[in-house]
Amino acid sequence: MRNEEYSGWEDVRAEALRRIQSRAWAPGALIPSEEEFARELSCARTTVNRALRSLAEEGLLIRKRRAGTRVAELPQRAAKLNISLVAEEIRARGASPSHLCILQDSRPLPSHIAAAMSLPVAAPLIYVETLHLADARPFAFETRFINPQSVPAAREADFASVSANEWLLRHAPFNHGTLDYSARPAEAEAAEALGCAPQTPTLVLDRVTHGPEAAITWVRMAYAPDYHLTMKL
Amino acid sequence: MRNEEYSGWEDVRAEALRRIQSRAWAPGALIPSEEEFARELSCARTTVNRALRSLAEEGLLIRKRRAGTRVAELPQRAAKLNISLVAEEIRARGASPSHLCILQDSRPLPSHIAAAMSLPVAAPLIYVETLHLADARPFAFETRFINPQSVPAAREADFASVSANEWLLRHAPFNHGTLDYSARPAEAEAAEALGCAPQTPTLVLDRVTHGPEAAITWVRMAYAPDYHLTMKL
DNA sequence: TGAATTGATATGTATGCACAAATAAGAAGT
DNA sequence: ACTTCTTATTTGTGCATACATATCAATTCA
Repeated sequence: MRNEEYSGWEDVRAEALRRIQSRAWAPGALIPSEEEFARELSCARTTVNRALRSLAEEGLLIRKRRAGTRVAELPQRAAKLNISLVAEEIRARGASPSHLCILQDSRPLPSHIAAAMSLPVAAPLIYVETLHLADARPFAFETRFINPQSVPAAREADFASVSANEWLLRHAPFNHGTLDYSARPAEAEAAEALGCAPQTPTLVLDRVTHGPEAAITWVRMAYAPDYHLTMKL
Repeated sequence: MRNEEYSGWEDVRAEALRRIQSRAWAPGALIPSEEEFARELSCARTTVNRALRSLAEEGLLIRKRRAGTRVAELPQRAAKLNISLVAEEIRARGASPSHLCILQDSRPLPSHIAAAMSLPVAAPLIYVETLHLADARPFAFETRFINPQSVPAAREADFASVSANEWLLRHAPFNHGTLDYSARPAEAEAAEALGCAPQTPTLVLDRVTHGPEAAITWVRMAYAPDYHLTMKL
């Protein structure tokens, strides 16, 4: 360990970050090559590589073979959104989660949802309505279609004890999916469940998740009017 | 290269992912140690480490020293949200971005915003109202406070040509910040700018960004009623 | 019995080396 | 001028090795 200060890749990363934020390395400018920087900090090139790769993954650096590494002109940092489980989200807010399975049956798919799921309208899907509560206060009203072709076991599932949300994550983890947030006036059913006036603006999340072959589920979460979706940047 | 199939860490990663998704490695179960797995695939432990680390970063694996690596019980994948620049967002939707700087002055900070920015109410901040357009149609109405303490150059800036959004990203990149989405009835001014009826539900984003010392800016974006925030999962 | 120590084990990381891959820039040929 | 080929440079990755670090588990000691 020749240099006490830059022994690990996280130290190298921190030093590079310092130079970026202090503008010692200007936006758009070429920074020293891995080899040079390694020599300067008396560490191995591998270590520098690890550090710079980490910064590149966060969008602060742009790296190209032969062309070198540049500081991103418009450092855009991505916010991470992790809301796969409503119950977790409620717990994270310091409240105690619970849910009521209001209704569970089987019905044909409305055409606009069929399109979102890339499924034919023909076969009926499992339909579930759930009210999520935080400390016994309405938190979100969930309407969901489940494709039994993708998850046969869902026919026999009982979503009163375990929410459909969690049940599906455990039994049919998805490969990919899409999220869609919008602001919409509360529909009659949702308004009643959430205890607010109809037409009250609510934040609505539509989520479709897909398994290896076909869509697993479509879900719409209508959040209570005071809901805020917050993220760190 | 003894084994054609598992030469690189991405191949190792793919194989591990296959075993997770096929449930050959059950949720919650311990998977082989790096050494074992490396032996099985005839590659170096470093390579396996790289692959498994990548899966762990995505939340599919839980790794602990001495305790080994387990498949996450509830594989939760995070959606990435990248909306630092309105203009980019509009372009990504296939439209042509433009903006109108409606008003630019200096005024005292409302107390609830002061709280969000962790600033005293006393000193007046720069205030800017902007309408963002996509193909000449209203896209979002922006109200913004800028802290001249953090960005002195903002006093002389002209936000008619370059939007405050982009100007700030170029001149005062932030260290961290918070995002807050909610659904709110359109306020009179926003409704007029967006060309919709007052009280129409709109998706509203409140964003605070901080520099190394103090807050840089607070901005509220009220999106047009047909706006959808979409992400991949 | 219970707390502290010790050892074993899996992951985390640093290093030197080699080679692969991408590509910018220059050289050569038309 | 224009295309094609070559070369050099930079990042990307693999491997063997060594040691660091966290932590589970057994053992020792009070």
